[in-house]
Amino acid sequence: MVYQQTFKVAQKLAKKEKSIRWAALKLFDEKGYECSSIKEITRLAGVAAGTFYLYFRNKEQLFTSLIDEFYQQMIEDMRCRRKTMEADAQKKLSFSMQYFLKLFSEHRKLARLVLLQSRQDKVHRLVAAIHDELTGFIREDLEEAMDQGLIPAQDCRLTAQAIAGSYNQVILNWLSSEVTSPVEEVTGSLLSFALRGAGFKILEEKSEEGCRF
Amino acid sequence: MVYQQTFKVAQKLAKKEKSIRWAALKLFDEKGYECSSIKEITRLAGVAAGTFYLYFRNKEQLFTSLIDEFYQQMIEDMRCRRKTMEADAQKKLSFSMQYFLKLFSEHRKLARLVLLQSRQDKVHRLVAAIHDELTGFIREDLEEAMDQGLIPAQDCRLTAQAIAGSYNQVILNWLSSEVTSPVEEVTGSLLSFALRGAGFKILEEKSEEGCRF
Amino acid sequence: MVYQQTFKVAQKLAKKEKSIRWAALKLFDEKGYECSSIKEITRLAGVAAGTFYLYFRNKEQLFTSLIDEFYQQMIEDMRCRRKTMEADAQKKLSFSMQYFLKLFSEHRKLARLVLLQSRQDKVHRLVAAIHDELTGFIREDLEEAMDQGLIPAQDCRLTAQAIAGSYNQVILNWLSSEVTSPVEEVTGSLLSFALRGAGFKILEEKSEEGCRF
Amino acid sequence: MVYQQTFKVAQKLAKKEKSIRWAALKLFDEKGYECSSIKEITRLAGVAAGTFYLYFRNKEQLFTSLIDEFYQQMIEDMRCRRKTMEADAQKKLSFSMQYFLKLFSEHRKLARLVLLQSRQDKVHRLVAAIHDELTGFIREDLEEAMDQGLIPAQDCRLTAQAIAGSYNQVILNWLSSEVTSPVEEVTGSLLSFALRGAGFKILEEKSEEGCRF
DNA sequence: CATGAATGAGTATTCATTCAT
DNA sequence: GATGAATGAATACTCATTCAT
Repeated sequence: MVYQQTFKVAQKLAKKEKSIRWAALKLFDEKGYECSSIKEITRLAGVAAGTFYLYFRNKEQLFTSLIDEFYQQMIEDMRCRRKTMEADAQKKLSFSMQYFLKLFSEHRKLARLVLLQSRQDKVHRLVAAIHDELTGFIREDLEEAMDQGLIPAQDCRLTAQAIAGSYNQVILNWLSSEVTSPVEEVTGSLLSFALRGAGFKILEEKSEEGCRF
Repeated sequence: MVYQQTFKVAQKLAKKEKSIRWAALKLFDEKGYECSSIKEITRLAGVAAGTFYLYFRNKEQLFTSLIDEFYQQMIEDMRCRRKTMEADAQKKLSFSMQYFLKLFSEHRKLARLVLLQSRQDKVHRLVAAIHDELTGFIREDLEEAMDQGLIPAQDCRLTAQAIAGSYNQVILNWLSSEVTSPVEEVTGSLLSFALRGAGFKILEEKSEEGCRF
Repeated sequence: MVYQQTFKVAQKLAKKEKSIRWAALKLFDEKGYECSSIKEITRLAGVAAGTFYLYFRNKEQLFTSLIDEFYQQMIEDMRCRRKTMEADAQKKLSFSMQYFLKLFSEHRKLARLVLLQSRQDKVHRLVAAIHDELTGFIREDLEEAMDQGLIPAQDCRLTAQAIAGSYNQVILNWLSSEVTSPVEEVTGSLLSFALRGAGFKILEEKSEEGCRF
Repeated sequence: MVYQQTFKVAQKLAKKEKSIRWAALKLFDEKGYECSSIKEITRLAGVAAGTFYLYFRNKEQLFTSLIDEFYQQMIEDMRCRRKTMEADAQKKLSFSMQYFLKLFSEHRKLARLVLLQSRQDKVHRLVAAIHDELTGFIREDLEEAMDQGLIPAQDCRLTAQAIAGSYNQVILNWLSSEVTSPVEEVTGSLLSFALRGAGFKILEEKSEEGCRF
């Protein structure tokens, strides 16, 4: 009985925190970090203003927490998969990018949050770090490919940035457009663009394989 | 004696407005639009708070004015040059992108302002319009190239977004890095990436010609 | 434990709202609506500036609320009494005017507020509506009296305005004078003036009956 | 020549001051004293903001000056006429009231200004004094009439207030109504109301004579 | 745990007034 | 005299955060 009670309480707790996260995500996405107030978030979450501070230290930490929940584990997951992957650089790159696309399309609001959040808000550092991390993956693959002579000599850091930028831009537009065309339509073209841009020789642009999550 | 707005006076006024613009640009760049207050801007500019409203209707109009000063004329200039240009699509594309890079590198803060501005701030519409306009140029060139068989069949809107995205990202990183390496270093690689990505066959990556402003 | 709004808490809240109302009434009365600032009101009420907005939407709504509290219910009450009254026009008129006087003398500040409020302030519409309503009552009685041949043919709208004007003026002066002579002294004379002015034949000016509230 | 120049200058001066007075009167009438800004007044007057302070010490003095220009001389004029008048109390009262009506109808804006201006604005003292003065005239006549047995014993101060109040109210409504019916229509009824109210026995309500200004 | 009333520093903006030209 | 740019205190209102209940 004691156990049950504890469990119930824990559930209720989790529920309250979750509803705050949900409300915050919705508002951050709609109005941006700076323009969303705690009061509005808590009202939308159906809790009192004071309750917020039981779960989060302040607005900034809530944002951090939102991003972390999604990204940190994603990055971890990705790092893991990549490590255990036996594939050439091109395949790895393709995998990473398709993995992103998949995730983003499944977490539209969070994705938009990261992609859109101004690097000028008080909160920008975290977002910047994530962008760097992801760009880092791409860069690693590019360097490997370059070492193997698969792509011409180039500044891989720059190319990685270019690829990341093109991804962000296209995905953002896709996420923001009301008409939600299937991701797959986008995936192929974007991948081709990135690989060609990096200098890979693409014989057949079939990229169905390697896309299993 | 009737008040005669002498040259001297006019100059003083212009100087004052300029100092406000300068202060605003600096703060917007450092802290973002939403987080910069009129008081701080005017303090940095060395004028009283009320003085601000002699030169600008409100904060939003100041932002608009800052952007317009730079972008509107740039777009106009660009549209003009492109019209009078006798060149194939690839050359035109190269020209446009190099033109951007040049301009951006000469107006670092303004460039950062446009590239970084959150699409969630109250002010985002203007910035979005500019992005669209610029992406439009790229798309036109791509479509022309596609019609001429220079690049494979593709969704030019998407490719244009990808190119714009890669540009923004790279330039932003370059603008934000303390070590200001010469633009030229960046130009070549980035251009190659974009052209290759779009599917152009690049025989020799020399792009010195056509880069005269 | 869930926050239980106890009776004690509710009482405290009510007290706080009341102290704001009291302070506002005092200041509006002394300096007028436009010249009373929220800061001053809250300082006088002994609460923080922000607290004001927990109880009122803004300054205008506070004013409206102050007036409404008093007038709306008064007008309603009056309409009700008059409806259930079996009396000739003169009695009804007498009753209405004495009723006013009684109320005004019991709510000096509120009465002054309504009588003095500039018709040019942003807030004048409400006050104007009340004046119209009250004048309307008088007019109805006059028209009834005219139909019954109790008073000579005349423009009842104009006479009603004249009566209302004389009332407002006299009451205002009485309210504003430091020496608070008993209302009754005023009542009789004023009523006689109005009735005679309208053309009633007054045999005996006794008006004791019908003055029970 | 010197004289002429001085004259011209004086004229120009007068013109500038006059245009400020005109603009102020218009704005005070439309938006009230508190809500009219110096800037707006000067803009409407077609002069610079600083110019205002060459002619008036501040906003308050401008108001005072506007009122004075009209009222003080009016009161003086009236006092004069009444002194040299050989007539009974009723005639004098009739004369005074018709005189007012005439003046008011010829200076609608100024009249509205005095009648409407809140006694709560910073400027109320002056207006109050004027009201008192005018009420004083009525009171004098009433006391004379009472002494002569023309009207029953009564509190003449109170009756004077009532009469003044009825006048103000009716005139204000007349001034404010868009449809400007002739004053004469109002004059007769209002006068009858006042005289009857005071207790005069009116045999014939003809009041044409004695209305020469 | 949960509440929501209370706070007061902060925001953009206005305005009467001054003063160098 | 006349100008209008400059000022800075004042305004209504917002908001993250605290704390007694």
